[in-house]
Amino acid sequence: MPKPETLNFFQKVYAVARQIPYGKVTSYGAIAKCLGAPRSARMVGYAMNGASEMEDVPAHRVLNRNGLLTGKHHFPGTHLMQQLLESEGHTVVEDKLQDFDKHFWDPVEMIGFDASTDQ
DNA sequence: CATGTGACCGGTG
DNA sequence: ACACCGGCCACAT
Repeated sequence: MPKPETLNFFQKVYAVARQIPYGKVTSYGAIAKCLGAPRSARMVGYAMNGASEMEDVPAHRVLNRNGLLTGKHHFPGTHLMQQLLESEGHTVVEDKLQDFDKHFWDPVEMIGFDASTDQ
């Protein structure tokens, strides 16, 4: 089992992802930035690896900065992730979300503080 | 303990 | 526009 601090990091990721409202999407970088680790977007994705089994965490609403469904391979089924997004009123073409920036949801705005110390 | 891998991001050429 | 590179943190072997 992971260390407590590690769980804390993961929990932070899950906590933010859980806040993603229906019909909205965000990126790994945005979440990472919100956690205070703007360069650790990879970890966010890694955390999402376990999140795919967590119904509390809508991992299908988390895409990369290009709006690509990079993590669809980790979802059960073939195009489940895409179908889920389309089901929420989005449009996905070739594993890419259309109007990504339009439906983009910034966690920082909800948290109300940018933990990014990257100056 | 060291090395490799990973659902990534941003900058530079 | 595309390709390459460095950085970041945690986990697996």
